[in-house]
Amino acid sequence: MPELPEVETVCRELSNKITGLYVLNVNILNSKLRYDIPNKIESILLNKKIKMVLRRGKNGFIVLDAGYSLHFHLGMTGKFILTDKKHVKSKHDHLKIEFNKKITLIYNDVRKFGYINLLKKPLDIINISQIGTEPFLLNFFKDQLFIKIKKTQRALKEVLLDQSYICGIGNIYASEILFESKISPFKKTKKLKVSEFNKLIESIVLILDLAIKKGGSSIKNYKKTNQDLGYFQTEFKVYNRDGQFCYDCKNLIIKIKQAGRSSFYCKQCQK
DNA sequence: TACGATGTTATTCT
DNA sequence: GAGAATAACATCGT
Repeated sequence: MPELPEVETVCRELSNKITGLYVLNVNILNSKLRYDIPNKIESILLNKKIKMVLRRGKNGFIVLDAGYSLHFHLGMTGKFILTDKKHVKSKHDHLKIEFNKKITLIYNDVRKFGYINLLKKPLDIINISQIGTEPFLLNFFKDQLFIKIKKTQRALKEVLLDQSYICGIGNIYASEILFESKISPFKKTKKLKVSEFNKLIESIVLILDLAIKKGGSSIKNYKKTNQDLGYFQTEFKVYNRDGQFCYDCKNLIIKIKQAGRSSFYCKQCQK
């Protein structure tokens, strides 16, 4: 479920509900994720206060006292569940943190591609793995990004998925953004005109912003009911719509493979 | 029943 | 070094 808008939604909700709380109990239920959950968090987090929750790209950070942060990535299927009732353990639970005010936080991850790690210094947040520009700061870093994408031979769709250029865009929103900007997923970034590049940046901000507004509700819903509703899917214009009519030109949406991943686009609208 | 596909990304290859 | 393929895992649809 998680691209930037979903991670943002999760972080906002966590921020609203656990900021200011104290950790009373930590239980690693299944440490096996992309990286093992470090055992020491069971003792280190005890009695620490949650100061804030931040997002960078698709990464989240639960910031605690004494410079510690829990860095999490949701992978493909990672979910947080917040409850004020007794939690009934379910199949793919990995971590349980109990706070004061009877609040319990569970991390659940079916495919185990996500991870939870402990950072010891605040600055570690900034230094995570050569991460690229935040989409909502693109207007400030446009010029350097333009120079950077001129240096690669790769197709735009692949570059959008590469977190070291721009962070936070995943496979669904990449297709949506390309449709919005009317650029073909095959277009080499090297050949992008300034006008196309500007339109692309505009579309990135527009789509992600809209998704945060729309996506939030479905995820909240999910958390309360604990049923997997997935994305707010009704808004997609091309993703998963192969064989259906383009909303703009009525031609058929096509599905193709790029770098092992599906791309959806309209051949007529996107050049 | 079996196989391919699924929102991600680190690692291994050419 | 760049770019492409692969692997990690569980579930669902064809």
